[in-house]
Amino acid sequence: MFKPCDCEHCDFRDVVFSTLDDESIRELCQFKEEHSFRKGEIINHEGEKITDFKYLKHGLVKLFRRSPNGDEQIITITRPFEFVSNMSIFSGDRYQYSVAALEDSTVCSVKLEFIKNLFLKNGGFAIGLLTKISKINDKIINQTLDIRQKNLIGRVAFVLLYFTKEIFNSRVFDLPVSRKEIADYIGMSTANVIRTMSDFKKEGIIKVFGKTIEVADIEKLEIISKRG
Amino acid sequence: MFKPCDCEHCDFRDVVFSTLDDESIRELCQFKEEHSFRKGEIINHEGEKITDFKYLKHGLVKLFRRSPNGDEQIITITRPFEFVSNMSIFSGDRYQYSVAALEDSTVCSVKLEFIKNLFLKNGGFAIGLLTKISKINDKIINQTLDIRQKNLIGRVAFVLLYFTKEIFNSRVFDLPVSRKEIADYIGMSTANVIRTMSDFKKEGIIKVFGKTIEVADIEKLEIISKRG
DNA sequence: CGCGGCTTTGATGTTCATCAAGTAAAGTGG
DNA sequence: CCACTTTACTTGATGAACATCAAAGCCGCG
Repeated sequence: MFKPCDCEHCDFRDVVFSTLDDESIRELCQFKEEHSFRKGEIINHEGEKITDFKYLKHGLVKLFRRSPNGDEQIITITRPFEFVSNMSIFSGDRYQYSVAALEDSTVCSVKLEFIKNLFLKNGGFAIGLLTKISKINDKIINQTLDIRQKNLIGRVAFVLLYFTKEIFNSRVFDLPVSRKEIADYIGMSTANVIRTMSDFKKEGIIKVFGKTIEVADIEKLEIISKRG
Repeated sequence: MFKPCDCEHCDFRDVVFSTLDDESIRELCQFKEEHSFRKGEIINHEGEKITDFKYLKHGLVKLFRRSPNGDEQIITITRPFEFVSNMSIFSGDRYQYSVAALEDSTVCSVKLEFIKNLFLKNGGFAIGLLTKISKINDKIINQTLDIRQKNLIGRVAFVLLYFTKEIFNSRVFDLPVSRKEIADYIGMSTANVIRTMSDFKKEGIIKVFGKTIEVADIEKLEIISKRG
């Protein structure tokens, strides 16, 4: 699973490693591993011991946990650069949440110890990483609160807009999740998610071809999401 | 609003400043200010510019935001040492959330620049603070997900248990929030929060004397909260 | 080609918000 | 300190929103 050392030109360098000089980057490169995950595979498992600092280089993942009742709750769905490892890496020694690949993904991982040593040597790096993690957390909390305050159709509209604008940046896309996963994301029943999407389809707001979705009337979707 | 310099023996020192030597602590002490807030006063206001790193030394606060529709959403209610400033201080230059005192509270504040300089000088401090912030965020996210997955009576039971166990550590306490605030916290209507509490009262699970609550049957409350 | 999982739709009942109207409590100004 | 005003609390009745259940269609995969 190793790859030639190309960290110096990695896109991720600008995201959290911008304060590292070339020497540190080369050192990082020796310690890092790159792993590929197929769609559906688990990247981190809730409860497992944390040994590495991981970041998504390519792909799409969902962050989720199992609720006390055993059903899945999706915390967020995210692309590279928005997602730095699993937040819980600094709060305890075990993962609080699971991460799974929704599309084929590649993940870079570095021993957590190495990152902590960088902290000691390079305060600028520490500030950068703290900023990044804070932003991600704020985004998750805001998203959760936004969803909570909407009704069913508002929530479905929100998810469709999220895929359109944040994830795919396109009005046509292949849904990377099942209907049930959407339900787990927005805290609704699967049947009602499907029903609402059928309604949107009947009203001409979206077009559905199997897993492929086309957002036909994005303005109306925005209105529904806001008013929801 | 200044106080004599006693930072060396402050309880908070163990929480995030444990890695600072006495000299840094004395320096911190010169820069810090201590402010008192009466019950009901706003400590931080959503949207305001962030200049200070603040931590709650004494009291009880709520962290909240105004939803797009204008109604209040309470993110969490917390005591000192669990709450380090407002999380958003590192993610942007303006507060994402407001903080208000639920009881008379005292807050210490230090210029954010001073903290950032400490980061550069002291990596251990950086790790410590990052750990603390991560834990707080994880707690908030977990709490939010826990609440989401419960029904009305489960949520009310959860809040009562939260006050009993986490906030007051006592089965008898004065509710520091209005019924409406509980509703804003758990995402329910005020009328139904009141109704549910009346039901608990009728069933002998709690006793209510004005603002004072006594949890009479904590086991039953636990069961309701879990099953909810 | 048949089995199992995901999806769809309808029917039904529960849960919960909303509205309304009344009561208690807490400020407020004279 | 009392009358007045306002805000918080309470309860019931009603309807809307949503979950659940059930049955059937679809699709991929062995």
